[in-house]
Parts: sequence; structure tokens; C-alpha cells
Amino acid sequence: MNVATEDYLKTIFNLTQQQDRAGTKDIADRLGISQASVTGYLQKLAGSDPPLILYKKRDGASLTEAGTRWALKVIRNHRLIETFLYRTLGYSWDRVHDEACRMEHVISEEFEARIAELLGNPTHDPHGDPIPDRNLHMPDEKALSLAELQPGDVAMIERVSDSDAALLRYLEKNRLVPGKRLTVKERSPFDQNMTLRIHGVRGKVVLGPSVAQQVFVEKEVRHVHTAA
Amino acid sequence: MNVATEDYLKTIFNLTQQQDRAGTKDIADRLGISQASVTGYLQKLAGSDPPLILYKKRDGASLTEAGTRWALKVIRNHRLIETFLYRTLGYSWDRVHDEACRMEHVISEEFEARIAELLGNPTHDPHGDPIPDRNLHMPDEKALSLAELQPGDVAMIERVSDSDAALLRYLEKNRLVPGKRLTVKERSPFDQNMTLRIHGVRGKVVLGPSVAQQVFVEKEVRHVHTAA
DNA sequence: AAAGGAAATTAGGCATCCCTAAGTAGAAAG
DNA sequence: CTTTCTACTTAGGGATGCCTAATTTCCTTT
Ligand SMILES: [Mn+2]
Ligand SMILES: [Mn+2]
Ligand SMILES: [Mn+2]
Ligand SMILES: [Mn+2]
Repeated sequence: MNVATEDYLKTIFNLTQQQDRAGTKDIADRLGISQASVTGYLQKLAGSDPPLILYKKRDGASLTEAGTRWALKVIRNHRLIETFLYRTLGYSWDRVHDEACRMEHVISEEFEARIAELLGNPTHDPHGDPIPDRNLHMPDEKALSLAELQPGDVAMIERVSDSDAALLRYLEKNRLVPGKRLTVKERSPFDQNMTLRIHGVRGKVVLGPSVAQQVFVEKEVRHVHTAA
Repeated sequence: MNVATEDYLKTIFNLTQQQDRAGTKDIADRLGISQASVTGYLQKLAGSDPPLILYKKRDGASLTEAGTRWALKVIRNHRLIETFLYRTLGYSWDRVHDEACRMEHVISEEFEARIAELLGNPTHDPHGDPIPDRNLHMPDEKALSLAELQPGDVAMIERVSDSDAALLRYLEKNRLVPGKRLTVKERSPFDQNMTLRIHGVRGKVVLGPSVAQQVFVEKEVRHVHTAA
């Protein structure tokens, strides 16, 4: 229906995956607009019928049932489009986000259904983010960041943050893509740099904490060798 | 860049294919907005830098060089998207227009280039309209309407008007699609109804003039049998 | 308890793109 | 030549979604 509303809902959804409420400043930062504009728009979204968000002055916003449904619809569009651009049109994974962020607001349900079909109803986008299904169900995204691992940990890359194109190019160059397994070799106590071995790839990779925080993993349970 | 501007330019382009200037009322009718709004917007388009249209009070609008280029870009997007929806996603030809009219404003040049490539640089959209090439060259659309044919004429359907979905469904049901050859059998002098035989299809089709006017053909030169 | 600072809000305003109502210009008809 | 009709323009205004500047609230620090 409406580009601004959809981008607000999507942003609030993403923010409330980690915290329980989305603050005015965080929303403003993500959307690249002023805090004052956000305040005004939040009031509007809370006052619409049906209300799309719960909003208490000075306490941020969270989505209502209606808002969540709408957000998931946009997120499904976004991630399906990204997958389509990547797989069918041959886009590189750092170029799909902006295109999807514009297209997600204009495609019809027919378009959505047809690309989902064409792609075989994919469950994850190129960055590893889960795609809500037709009924808008989406598995919980576990949020264990690579930065939280310790030396000796083995993990599989699940997904990476997709908003910074330069970061995506950097990650791809270093083979830090969803599906790859890795072992944490070292962790510097001073700058928090991590040294990794990526399985099936020669050499080691050293990552600063700002990068490691943007990569999310599933940790493998290590075999425990206790002396019997 | 801008949805409103692009739809105005596209509309003016289409109108000036037949007349030399696009009138305020015609533009208003096509865009479904008031004449007053059109007047205001035409003034803006004429005053922009560079000017996108030539506009003289009470004398309608025509595109400048810059305006033509922009219009052709949007038309290329539109027709490529229609072709893509039709061929790759399996849309029916009466459903591609609205989707394309929304998407045409948001896709990047990369998207345009990639679907053109995927489709093998098509020269015509599903309705038979020519697609401007990469350099925005487009062959002249000849505008001989089926309604202008006489009994005995043989012609090939080149293109059909694509703005009315119900008409498109009707045409398809009667096999009046680009590429088909037909012979005009009769023409009623009272209501201008035409009776056609479509080659390779059983039976005859009777078309009223309002339908026949929306179908454009290339007439075949008939063999002339002169007594020597 | 007071000061400082970050986050949020209010106030006022601007650009865009549309509207209705009222008036004007020009062409066609009488 | 005058009336009438149509197309067109002007005037005035509304919704949307953003802005900056100023103020308020609340939390942290001292
Ligand atoms: Mn978006
Ligand atoms: Mn993504
Ligand atoms: Mn359009
Ligand atoms: Mn078409």
C-alpha cells in the first residue's frame, strides 16, 4: 500500500527481534531520517485503524498483530526478491538489497506467488535470512554472533547482516558465507580480533569485532572427552 | 527518479505518436486525474532544468529531447518487464500491464540490463509493442488499425492496445493476437461490424468498430491481376 | 541534590501532488 | 456577430512525509 509505512513496520520488526521495543532514535538511524519525523509517524501508525503499532510516549514502539502481519508480508517480499535477483538474474549478493527494498513495495501477490514458485519456495535468502512462508510463519532467527565465540569453538555460518554492501563484498572475498563451517583459533584480549580457519579454505582470516558482530552462526556441540 | 513525472512523460509520448501535441484533457483522462492538476504539472515539467516538455498555454505539450529520452527509458522498462512477466513468470497477457506500470519506476539499470539479457533482447512485448533498444532506438509503430481495412484485405496482426484487461481477454479468446494472419470477409455499412477469418483458426469472428480500432495490423500487398 | 547529556517530543514550516470551484479563451454553431 | 460549448487555466486548499529549532524528559554522573 504505502512505502513509508512498510519501511517503518519492517524496521520496527527487525529492531524488536533483539530488544523488546524499538526506540525513536534507532528507527531514525535505520531509515536515515530525523527523530522528529519518526515521532510524528509513530503517532500516526499507533492511531491508524487498526493500530499497526503500540506506542507509548518516550517508550518506543512495538508491532501489533496487524502490524506484524504486514511487516512479515513486506519481509517475505524483500527476501523472495533478493533470492530471485541473486539466483535467477545473477546479481551479486551485495547488490540485491537496495533493489529489493524498492521493489518490495510495488509487487502484487501474484508476483510474490510466482517467484516463490519459480524458486521452489526457498526458505532462506542469499544472506541466510529466513523467508516467511505463504502463511507468514518464520522460524526464529537465533542470534548468536560470531563475536561471541571462544577459541576452539566450531560453528556454521547461518546468516550475515545484509545492509552494508561493502561489508558483504569483504565477507564474500573471505569466504564468510552462509553454510561454511569454521573453527575459532584465537581471540586477542586487547582488540577482540578473532582468528578463524574456514573449513575447506586455505589460510586463516582475522576479523575485527565490528565485522564479527555482523556474522551469525550456529555453534556445534563439541565432543566432551572426560576421563572416565 | 519520480513516479509522477515518468507517468506524465510516458503518457505524453504515447499521445504524441498520433497527434503532434498532447492536450491537457487527454493527459488528464489517461492518468485519471483532474485537468487542473495536469496544467500545474505541465508548467512544472516545462520549467524544470533541463525542460522535459515544450508547453505553450492552451496549446498542449510535446516532449523535448531530454523528455523523449526519459520517456523511452520508462517505456523500455515497461515493455521489458511485461515481456519478462509473460514469458518467465507465466503471467497472462491481460495482467502484465498494471504490474509493469508500478515496477517500471523502481527498477535499476542493472535490473533492466539483466532481464533484457535473460530474455535475449526481445524487440516486442506481449502485445506486439516494440521495445526501445539499449540506446533507446525504437522502430516507428505503424498505426494502421484493423478498422481501416476493407473486405478482401489480408493482414497480419502487429499489436493490440494493452491498457484494457477485459479487451485483452476478449481478443485472446478470439485468437486475435500478434502474429496471426487474417482476411477481412465483410464489413457492415451500418454498424461498421467486421467479419474476419483468422488463418489457421476455424470459424469466423465478428468485431465491432470499438474493438477493431484497438487492433493494429500490417496489410499485405495483394497480387494485382490486370488483364494484359 | 545538582548538573550534564542523550533521547524524545512539540512547534512551525516546506515540497510534492493532488483536489474543487470559478473564470477565461477559442472554436463551432446558430 | 453572438451564443454556446469545450478545453484550459487560475485560485485556493488539503494530505503526506519530511525538515530544523526549541523544549522536555529521564537517566547517569558527580
Ligand atoms: Mn523498502
Ligand atoms: Mn537479505
Ligand atoms: Mn507507471
Ligand atoms: Mn504492452
